[in-house]
Amino acid sequence: MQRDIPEVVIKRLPIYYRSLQQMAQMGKDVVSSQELAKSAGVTATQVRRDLSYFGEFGKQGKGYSVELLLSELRRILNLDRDWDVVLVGAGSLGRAVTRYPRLEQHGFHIRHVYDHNPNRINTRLNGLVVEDVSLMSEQISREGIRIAIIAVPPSSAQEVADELVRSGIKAILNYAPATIQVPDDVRVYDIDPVAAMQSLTYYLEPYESRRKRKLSSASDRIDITS
Amino acid sequence: MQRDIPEVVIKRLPIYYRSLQQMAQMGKDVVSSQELAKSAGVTATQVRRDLSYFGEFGKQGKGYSVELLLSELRRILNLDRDWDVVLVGAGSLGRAVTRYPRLEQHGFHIRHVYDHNPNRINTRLNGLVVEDVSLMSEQISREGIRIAIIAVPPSSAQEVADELVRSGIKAILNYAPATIQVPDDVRVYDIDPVAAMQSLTYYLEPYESRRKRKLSSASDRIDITS
DNA sequence: ACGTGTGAAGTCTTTCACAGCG
DNA sequence: CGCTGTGAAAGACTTCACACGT
Repeated sequence: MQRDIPEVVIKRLPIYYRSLQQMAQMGKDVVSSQELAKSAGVTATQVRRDLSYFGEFGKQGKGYSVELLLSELRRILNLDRDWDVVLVGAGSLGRAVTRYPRLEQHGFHIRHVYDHNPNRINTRLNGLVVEDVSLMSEQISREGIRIAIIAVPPSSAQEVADELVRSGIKAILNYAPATIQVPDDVRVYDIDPVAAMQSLTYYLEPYESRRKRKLSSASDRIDITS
Repeated sequence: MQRDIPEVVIKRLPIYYRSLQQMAQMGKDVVSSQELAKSAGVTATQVRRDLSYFGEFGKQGKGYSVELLLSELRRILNLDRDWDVVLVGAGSLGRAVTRYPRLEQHGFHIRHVYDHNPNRINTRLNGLVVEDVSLMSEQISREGIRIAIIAVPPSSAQEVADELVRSGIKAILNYAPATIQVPDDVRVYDIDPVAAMQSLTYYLEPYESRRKRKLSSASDRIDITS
């Protein structure tokens, strides 16, 4: 199995997978790179190039079999199996994660929820019991869990990450608004809604003129004062 | 003001901003590109290059003033002002968004929450009343709101996006696990935790040998059965 | 004809390496 | 001296354009 596929490609594959699942559900058998591209918001060449890193899955003049491509993407992304996950942090963010059903639906099973706060420990949470974070390391090692979700305040994110890494975690979904440092063999995916918003506002004009949406020359003579 | 700064640079600026805020809170006055890079998880050259798109903010031999850089980033990212936001979808995801205090703390005010489901309309939600989505378009236009958060099922994401765009929305934070098509002058930032997880599993070995973490020669003779 | 797979070209982004300033 | 800002080089990624198979 080849290494050194661009990371940006790996991030697009789940998007293709998502589009294909939707197509399969609508009964579509075959899809062209053009159609898949439109559905995934990229170019057709990009779809073909991305897939070509892994093999030749299409039929010339025809397109790609939706079922075949789904199965290849499952294999490439290691989605043929389910995955155990631990969640660190049972605050409002962590609780929201336990209530997000799509993770379970896609084979990501939250096996433990840890917190540090005695008021939260032993409370029930969507079928799970919040456990003391002091149990975390031993349980992760024993159960061979390799994926963690961090949902703690930024001030404790690094120490949590350190302990996760020591316990054998190799992939982290980080909701803490902080950059965490990990060894090269551990992957981190950061999700920070505030940072996302702040990159969006860059593209907005700073001052809006309220109640005055487009000042086209046609409306020059119209007074639009509220 | 210049256009055509790489998008990847724009996505890093909020991360620098976040690091700098933390430094300011710890009383740090001056920071080198090296230190900021470490804190943000990038290289020092990258920090300097990114900032150089916007001006010369550093002092040679010294570094960057934390306060100055924060203020420049606020200006660049249009964070000098607060922003009004609408949230579409009052399901569990939408409710989690209203309970996430960091948006408000960073000046993003959710002014309306819309839903389509009569059972949710008029319920209270963290100080907001869920409104009928049929009111959405008129309110967004009237109030000149330009940022929306989509938290609806994927099947309705596109039609919601279309209506948001017609109403004047220019930036969308999309939590729906679906790609939405918008005109060029509208920005979309997608957040899909399942897609994030699926890109992480690519890097994990597909089969784990439970209860046997590293088979180093040193521990060959030790029985590690629980 | 149609649509894939891919060399080659083009563009974008990162990194090197160092001049220059405080 | 230390650290910024930046040309130039390198590297990564995307797009063009078309040969080829069906």
